[in-house]
Amino acid sequence: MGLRELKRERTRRLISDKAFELFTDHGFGRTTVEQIAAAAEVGPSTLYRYYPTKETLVLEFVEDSMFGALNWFREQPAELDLPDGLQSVIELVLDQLERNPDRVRAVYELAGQTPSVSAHLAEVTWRWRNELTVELAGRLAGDSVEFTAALAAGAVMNIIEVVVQTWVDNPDGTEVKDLAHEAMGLLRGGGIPLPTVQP
Amino acid sequence: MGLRELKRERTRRLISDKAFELFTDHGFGRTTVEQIAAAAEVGPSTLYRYYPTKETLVLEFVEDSMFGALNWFREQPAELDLPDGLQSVIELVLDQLERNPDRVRAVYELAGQTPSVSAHLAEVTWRWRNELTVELAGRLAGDSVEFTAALAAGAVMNIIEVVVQTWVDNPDGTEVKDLAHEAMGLLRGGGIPLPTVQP
DNA sequence: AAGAATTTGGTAGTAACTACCATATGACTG
DNA sequence: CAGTCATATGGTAGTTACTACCAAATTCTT
Repeated sequence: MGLRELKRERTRRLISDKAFELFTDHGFGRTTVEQIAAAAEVGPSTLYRYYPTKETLVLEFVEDSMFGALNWFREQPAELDLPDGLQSVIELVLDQLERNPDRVRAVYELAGQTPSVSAHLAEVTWRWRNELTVELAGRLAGDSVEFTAALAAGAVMNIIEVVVQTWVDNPDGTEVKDLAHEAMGLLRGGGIPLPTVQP
Repeated sequence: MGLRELKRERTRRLISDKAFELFTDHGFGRTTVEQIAAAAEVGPSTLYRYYPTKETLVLEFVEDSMFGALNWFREQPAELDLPDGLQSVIELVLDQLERNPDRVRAVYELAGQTPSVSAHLAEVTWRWRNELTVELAGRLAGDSVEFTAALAAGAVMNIIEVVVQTWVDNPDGTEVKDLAHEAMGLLRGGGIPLPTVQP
């Protein structure tokens, strides 16, 4: 790897880290892009080359985790058993997110406080689900392939979101693995049941 | 109703209509707020009092449709059968959206072209699902109520999104009612099944 | 070491949005 | 009906995210 790529990765990381520092200290809205650039000792112009919007600064890690798993799925052979494959996708995303729990918590913290952040977070998951739908549809046969694929992709997305949300909301609660296992059991058992138990 | 409220509703509608006209004609990004204000013959300052962001101009109708159904659900008695209630919620949202098919199509058109619109659309559905989760959790008993409620709310949201998406994507395809019926059958039959049919 | 390719930082400009104030308009009271 | 109060409007000034563009600096190639 040349010096060029090395420096690129270094400044990219530097910008991202400084941004998170400022965001968590003073809030997303009260931090300007110029302040981030100054803290990372680069020009605002350079910052924008790495991160086209302020929100991408927050969401890079989550986006990478999710699309990394999606790309793995894309590379699997066509004969892959779909339930197995989708289960692996869920596990991959969660594993990836667990590599940096503080960052994930910080992202959800910021999303809870700032509408534009939660909007972009929602957009990332929305885009991810759409791309998973396309990939799934390509691996299916039969009638109304798009429809079925969209429902399944939505179910997968749903499980990931609920597990992450539960995990983030109570830090000392159940382990992610257990939550994922429970949700996955429901998924493989035929889907997500409607609740019938009422007080 | 006094003259004041009447005028308020009238200008609100005027602004919204002019905005949609400009958005569909020239695109979301190529329309400025000042142009919309000028077309509606109000000051930009007034426009911002009705619509805090440019995106709310696009999403008002969808948001109202969705949260209208949610509010109906909130007003139901505690003894309401949940599967029935959730099915009604889905039907209500779809009925409401079908009252203005052109607008719905336009919204999804704009969302497809403009990231910030799709982000805010995703945020609306995300917030809706969260609030449905809270309402559902309050009506459930047993263990891990939050978890179950979140999964169920996600499943409901998922069905709505897939039906609307399918409806928007192929204008001359199946009727919304039929799509909803099919999806609802899956939901009531135990959930959303993972696809197993492969080529 | 010279030249090519890429990265950087700065400048100028656009447009969304906020805070604030003076004016106008509909609503209520004697 | 006149006067007053509450609310809606429009304008001004300013902040900030983001874009387009160019000259200088840095890295890569030969």
